[in-house]
Amino acid sequence: MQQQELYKCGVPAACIFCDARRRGMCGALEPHQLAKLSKYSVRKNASSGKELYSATDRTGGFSNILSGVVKLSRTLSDGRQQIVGLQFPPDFLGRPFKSGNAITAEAVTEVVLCSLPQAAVERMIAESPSLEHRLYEQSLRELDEARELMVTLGRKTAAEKVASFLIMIARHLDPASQERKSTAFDLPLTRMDIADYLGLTIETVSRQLTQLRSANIIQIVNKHHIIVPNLARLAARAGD
Amino acid sequence: MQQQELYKCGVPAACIFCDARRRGMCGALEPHQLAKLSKYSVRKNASSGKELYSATDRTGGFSNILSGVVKLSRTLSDGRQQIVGLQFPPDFLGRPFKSGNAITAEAVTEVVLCSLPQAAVERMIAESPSLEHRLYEQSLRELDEARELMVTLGRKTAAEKVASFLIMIARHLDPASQERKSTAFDLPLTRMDIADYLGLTIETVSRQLTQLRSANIIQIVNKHHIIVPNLARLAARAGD
DNA sequence: CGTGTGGTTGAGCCGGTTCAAAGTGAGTGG
DNA sequence: CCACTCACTTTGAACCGGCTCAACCACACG
Repeated sequence: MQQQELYKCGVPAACIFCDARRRGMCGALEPHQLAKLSKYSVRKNASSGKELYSATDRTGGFSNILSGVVKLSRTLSDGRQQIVGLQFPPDFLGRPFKSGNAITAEAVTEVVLCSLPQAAVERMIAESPSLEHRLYEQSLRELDEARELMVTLGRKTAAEKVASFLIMIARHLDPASQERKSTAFDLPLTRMDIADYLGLTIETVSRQLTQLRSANIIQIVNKHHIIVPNLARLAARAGD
Repeated sequence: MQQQELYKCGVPAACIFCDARRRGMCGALEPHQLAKLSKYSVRKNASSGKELYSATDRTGGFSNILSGVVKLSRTLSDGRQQIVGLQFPPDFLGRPFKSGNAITAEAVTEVVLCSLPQAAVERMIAESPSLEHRLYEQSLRELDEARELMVTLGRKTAAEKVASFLIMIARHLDPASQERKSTAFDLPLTRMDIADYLGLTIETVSRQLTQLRSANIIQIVNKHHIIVPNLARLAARAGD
C-alpha cells in the first residue's frame, strides 16, 4: 500500500490521511520537514462565528483548514462589512510577512484547523523553496478569485450576483458537478454572509433566491439546502 | 561609487539605472542571473490604449513596467467592464503559471516595458527561489489591494469611492505625500477608466469630483491635474 | 473654422435599500 | 408533547442613490 510506504518514509501519523498533505501546502514538504513542522502543530476546532485572527490580534499564526469554511472580511468604521474571500479546505490561512491590512478571518461553519506557530512556518518557508512555491500558487489562485469577485461587485446586477455566488459555491463544495450538469449542496453561509459577500442586503439576496426558485432554476428545500437541476441554466444568469 | 562597483560586478549596462533592479523583481537576482536574463530582454514602448496581453492571446510573456500605468480589466459579454487592478512601476506584469482567468492588460498612459520571454522567466523562477519570493511578495501586495478595492466596490457610496480612488492614486504617484499633508498629481486615468475602476458611470464620477471641488477638498486645474491641499480632509470622506 | 473626443450638467427613472411586519424552525423548559 | 423564545428568513411598500438619456461644453486637431 502506498500509505504504508509513506508511513515508513517517516510521515507523521497525524498527517497520513490529511488533505493538506495531499492537496495543500504540506504536499510541498519532504517527510523530514513535515515531521519537524508537525511537532509544533495543534489540531483546533472552532465553531461558527469564532474569530480566527483579526486586524488587531496578529498572533494567530498560520493554519491549514482541514474542514469547514472560513470568511475573510473587512469592516468599515460604521459597521458596513464586506467579505473579501472565502477559504475552503485544504487552503492555508494566514498572511505571511507583514501587511498593513486589517482583515479578519472568521469561521462560518464548524471548522477544524491544523494550527502552526508563525515563527515555525516562516522558518520553514525560508528553507523550503517548494513550500514557498506552493504558497505562491495559492496566493495567485486567491488573486484570480478576488478579481472574479470584483467584477461581480462592480458590474453585475443583484440577480447576476446571486447566480454567480451559487455557481462559485457549487464549484467548491461539489467540484465534480462540472462533469455532470446538476448539483445539490448545503449553503455554508447565512443570508447575511451572502449579502456581505455580494455587496447587497439580506432582503435583496432573499428576493433573488426566491426569484430563481420561481423560475425553476433552483429548488430551496430548507433554507440552506439548494438543488440545481441544470447548472447551465443557472450559469446563463450569471452575466459573464 | 556604488553604481560603479555594481557595474564592475557584471550588471548589464541597461540595468544599472533601472528601477526594476532597485525595487522590482530584478533586485532578487545575482548579477550573473541578471546578465543572463537581460540577453532576452527587449525595451518596448506602448501608447495609451495598447493591449499588452489579453484573454485570448497568452503569448505576451512577462514584463517589468518601467514607466506609465497599466490597467488589468475584465469585460463581460455585453460590454460591461471592470478594472480589477492598476499596476505602476516597477511592478511585474504577467501571470506566471497557467490560469483560466480572462484578464486583459492595457496601457492607460504611455508605457515603457522591459519585456521578457515567458520561458526565460519561468526557467529563472525555477532556479532562483529569491526571485520567486519577490514575485510572491508582489502577489500578496496585489491581493491586499484587490481586497481594499472589493470593500470599495461592495460597500462604499459613490462619494466614498471617488475619495478612496484619489487617495490610492496619491499614494502611488506621490508616496512622499504621507509625510506632508498635501499633494498634487496628474490623474493617469480618464473618467471612463475611473468609472470602470469604481463600478460607477462617468457621469457619477464627474459629479462626485465637482462635489469634492465645491467642498474645497480638491482643486481641479485642467481635468487631469488635481491638487489636494489637505489629504486628511479627503481621507475623512473615504468611508473607512 | 468644422469635427471629434472627452467631460460636465440636468431631468427623470429604476434597481436595490430601508423600514416594517409576518413567517419559519430549531432549541428549551414546562 | 406543546408552548415559548430567539435567530434567521421572507415578503411588502415606500424611498432614494446612482443610472439613463440628452444636451451642452472645452479643447485638440485637421
